[in-house]
Amino acid sequence: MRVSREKAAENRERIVETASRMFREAGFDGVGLDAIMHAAGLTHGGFYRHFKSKDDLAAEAVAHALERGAENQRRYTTLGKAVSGYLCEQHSADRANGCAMAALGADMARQGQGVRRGLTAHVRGQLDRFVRLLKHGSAASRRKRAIATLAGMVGALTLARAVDDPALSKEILAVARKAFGQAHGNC
Amino acid sequence: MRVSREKAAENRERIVETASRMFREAGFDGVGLDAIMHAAGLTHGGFYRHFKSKDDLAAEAVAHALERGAENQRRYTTLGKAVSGYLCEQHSADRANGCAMAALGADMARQGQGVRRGLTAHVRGQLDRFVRLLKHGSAASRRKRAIATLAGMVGALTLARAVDDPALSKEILAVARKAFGQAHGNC
DNA sequence: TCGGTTATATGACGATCGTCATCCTAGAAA
DNA sequence: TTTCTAGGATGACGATCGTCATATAACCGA
Repeated sequence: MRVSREKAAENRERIVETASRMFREAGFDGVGLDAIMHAAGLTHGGFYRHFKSKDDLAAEAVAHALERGAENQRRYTTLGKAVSGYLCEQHSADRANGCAMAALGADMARQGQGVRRGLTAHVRGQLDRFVRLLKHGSAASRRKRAIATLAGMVGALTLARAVDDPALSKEILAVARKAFGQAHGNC
Repeated sequence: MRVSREKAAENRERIVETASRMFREAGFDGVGLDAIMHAAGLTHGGFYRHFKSKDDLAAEAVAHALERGAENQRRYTTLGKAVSGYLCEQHSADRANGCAMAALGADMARQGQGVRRGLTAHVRGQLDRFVRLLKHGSAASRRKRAIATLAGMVGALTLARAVDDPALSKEILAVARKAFGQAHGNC
């Protein structure tokens, strides 16, 4: 049955948002289109009226997740707060609503052009933002520290989530919070 | 047709090694058992004489890959060399034969107990090794730097692989090489 | 109001997935 | 040598995958 134009746009948006969460939770290959559509309150049939393919949806879902992550980051006024907010245990526990780089990291490199382009733009944006938040040093020095900080954040969150022992996971988060939020922010 | 006991053990080992490469290349869900068995020169039927399930093979394959990575790391006599060897472009380009943490990072957190236990033990071993390679500072300080270094390495390699632009990828590797191989090693 | 358009539902397709039953065969044990 | 056993090949199972054809129904423009 057909729905109104705005309802259709709303449905499409809900599909993207649902897919964005489910991809982060289960990986690109870990969830099927019917599960996504069903979770969005629809059946699988109407999918191809909205998207060209699963890859197409993946690209939109990743872009959506990354944009949400960027919005979240913009709330922080210092690099230290940004790092602390990123490397908290709540973020580590909630993979589905957190950073897509940490949730899908290695999977991204295997995805199509659409997904990877979106990620690349987001990385550039995050680096630029970190450079702006850094106070001291030359532009080149600040960019280097921005790259090291971003790499440390993604790596620490990935390791903290992958590790089986909660104590080690917490230790990684706490140490990285200090190392990348303070040391790099000041020196 | 049946084969000798040693031939069977050799076949089993080849399955693990092949799976270890293919999992790193395509992800746990990106490759099927028949493709693995075929790549190992066998048919898919004999699989369950060797392994209880795909998860079981995944745990062995990850353990094998991590052990290979640890062997590789042991060749380096300083932390700086270890970091440089890890964050080189050759390693970044050869996902199938490289570090399993960077190749399967986010996927690990979604896997069963067998996979995650092996990873946790490997992380512990790598941290201990880094602590040993660090010369200055207290034991607590060295452990903190070891954690930050490992996180930076994994994050940088993950980002360098995921990013679509070769120039940005190279920049991430080069900057992280210096940041985590020199600054942390000395201060 | 009426006809064209379009979002969704239903259902099916070929392919592939993990798993298993069965048979064959040859090594290992007697 | 004979018997037992186990590794591998063959083939099939139910489920699920991405994709698409078709039908339905209601919004939208005329």
